[in-house]
Amino acid sequence: MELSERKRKILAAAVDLYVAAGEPVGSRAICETLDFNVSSATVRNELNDLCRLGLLEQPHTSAGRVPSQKGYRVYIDSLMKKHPITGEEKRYIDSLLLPSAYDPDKLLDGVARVLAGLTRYAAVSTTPSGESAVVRAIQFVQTSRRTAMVVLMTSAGTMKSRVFHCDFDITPEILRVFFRVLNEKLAGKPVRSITPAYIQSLAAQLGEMAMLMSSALMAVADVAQDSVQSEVCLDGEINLLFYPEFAQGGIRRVFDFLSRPAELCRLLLQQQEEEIRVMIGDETNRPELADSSVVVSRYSVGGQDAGAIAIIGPMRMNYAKIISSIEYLSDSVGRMLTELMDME
Amino acid sequence: MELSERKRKILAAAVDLYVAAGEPVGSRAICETLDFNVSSATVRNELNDLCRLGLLEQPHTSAGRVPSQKGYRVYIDSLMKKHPITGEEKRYIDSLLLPSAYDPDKLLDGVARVLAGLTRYAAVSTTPSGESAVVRAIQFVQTSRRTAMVVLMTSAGTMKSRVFHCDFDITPEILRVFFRVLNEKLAGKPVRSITPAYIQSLAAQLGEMAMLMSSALMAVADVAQDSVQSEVCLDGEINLLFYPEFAQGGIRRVFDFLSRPAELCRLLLQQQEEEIRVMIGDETNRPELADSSVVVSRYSVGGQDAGAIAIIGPMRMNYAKIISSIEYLSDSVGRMLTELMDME
DNA sequence: AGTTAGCACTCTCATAGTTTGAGTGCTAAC
DNA sequence: GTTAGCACTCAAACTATGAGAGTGCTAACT
Repeated sequence: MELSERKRKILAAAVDLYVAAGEPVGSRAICETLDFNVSSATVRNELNDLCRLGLLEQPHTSAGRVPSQKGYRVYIDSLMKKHPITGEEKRYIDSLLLPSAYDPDKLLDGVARVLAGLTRYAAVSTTPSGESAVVRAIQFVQTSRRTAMVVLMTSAGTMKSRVFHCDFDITPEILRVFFRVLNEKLAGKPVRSITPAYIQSLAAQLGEMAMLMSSALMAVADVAQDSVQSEVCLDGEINLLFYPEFAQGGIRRVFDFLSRPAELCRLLLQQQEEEIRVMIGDETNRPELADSSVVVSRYSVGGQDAGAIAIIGPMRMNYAKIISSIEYLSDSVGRMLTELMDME
Repeated sequence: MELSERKRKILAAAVDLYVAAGEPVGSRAICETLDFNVSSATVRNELNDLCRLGLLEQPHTSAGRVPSQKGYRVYIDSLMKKHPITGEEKRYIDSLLLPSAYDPDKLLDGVARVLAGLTRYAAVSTTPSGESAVVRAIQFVQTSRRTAMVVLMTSAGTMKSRVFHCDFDITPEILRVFFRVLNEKLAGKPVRSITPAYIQSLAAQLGEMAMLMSSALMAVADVAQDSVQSEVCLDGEINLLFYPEFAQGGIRRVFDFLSRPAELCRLLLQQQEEEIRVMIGDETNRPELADSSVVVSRYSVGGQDAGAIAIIGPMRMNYAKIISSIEYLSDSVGRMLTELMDME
């Protein structure tokens, strides 16, 4: 599909105008923004061709043109001008993120909030995955006479804790035993291998001691499960209300989708290759998002792919701006997490 | 304001019908639901009186009646029939809550989610307040070569942690010193008195050692601040979209209000006396909620008032059902937290 | 061959008039 | 005090009607 330079410019102008105003664009309006002089009739002829190519659509015979899904695709792949964010914006973003940079879960939650505020769309982020992480250490802390907290640290920098209850008084001595036994058995093991089933087999090995430790063991299994699973943070759903394309009807299906964390997670984690990916309408492969677009960016911690952040909005989005925002944010979060992990 | 028994029954029927259908109710419809026989004309006469008393309103001359704010007030205070929840519902609620009952923050988050799902309105909860709590213990856990985690436990059962970074290698020995010094200085102190200023003065006392501990001290100040402040959990805002009274216009103001956690917190915590409180329209004293109602219930931990959970929805709510749901949930959460605290 | 001016045509949106039906208030009879 | 009956009111649903934006097509022009 070879487009003449003129067609390319006209398509770009059509998309830009439509994204800015939200209304079908006519030949006159395009004429005025072009950097060469042709009459509206000429533009009309070109628009006609672009329609036949499936890059633009007409809501009805006598209306202006609207970019089709395919049109947006071409626009994003080869017509869009970059829209780099300024140093000031960068500093602003960092200042919002920094206060929660001490905890991966809180940070990613903050990222979703910042991204939503920045773009005025719905933002999603996943906490760093512990899929390929191994156990770095397991610590025990007494929290009251009969309760203690187990803290599991992983090589991916995640840190999860859980409180458990024993039906006997806990002593430092007992916690030392817990610490020794569990670190001996589990340190270096892939976190995802610490399943309830595995814990059960471990209990069998421990014989008599398993009785004493049963609640601690269960807490470890829980906390391991927490560490493996990426959590999904969502923010800014409300923003979607303000876009006319979602007004009233369509929004319900989108919210429906957003309320299912598992599917949301799948959407974000499905692609591992590229750093940034734009999925337009159908390309998301979710019927609920047929009228929406998703911009996903992966982030990595310590050089290793760890999670994703994304924007979900109407198909009519300012892609250029969003891409640069999300690009910077995923860089930032990766940087901060790598630092937090303190890898050496 | 003495209402005849008949007027009371008619008002109750009008509110019930309006809540159920959402449309102004006519004299005929009321006639059919009454448990005594009168003609619609008689009912019309009574409705006229109720209108003059300000308990009902007419959207326009030839329309049915709609309860006024005052009408709802009378209904809730003396006409409403209780709507107790079944044992099955109770079991269902508990089963949803139990998985997150190991952590106060997670539990209250779960409460908001469950309440929103149950009622189909927006639900808010605050985490247990640490306002009057004292420091029970401060623990340190090494998380990597140069990072450690501080865990602050309070008498209110809250437990907050934060990771901090040192620019020297951390040894068990050092952590033991941190533990000894800080517990000595802070154990039994009101958490709210551990301000950054206080930490500064503490550092002064510690002399040379303060250098070594500076990042640990800052982390303690942070974590104390976290422990004092109630967090606000919000869920189910989306539900509000489905009520015609909010469709399109009014919803923005409500969402606006909901997006300000500080004000939300104030709304929930302002009343300490009664266990359950219903605020209708203006009674909330927030212009954004002029068309909404709020049902708040306090919960207590270990016999002491600790926080609140609430429902926010349109004025036309099924108050009876909501009140019993929220009543049971605040009981449950109090019970679970008291158990979690392991007070003896 | 590509470009342009001109014009008839199409379709939406906004406005105003019309109809319908639910529901009232009033009156007169019971 | 209650009820049947009836005229009256008002919103919501429908139906013209016209204006305006924008197109497609044709014929003339470079």
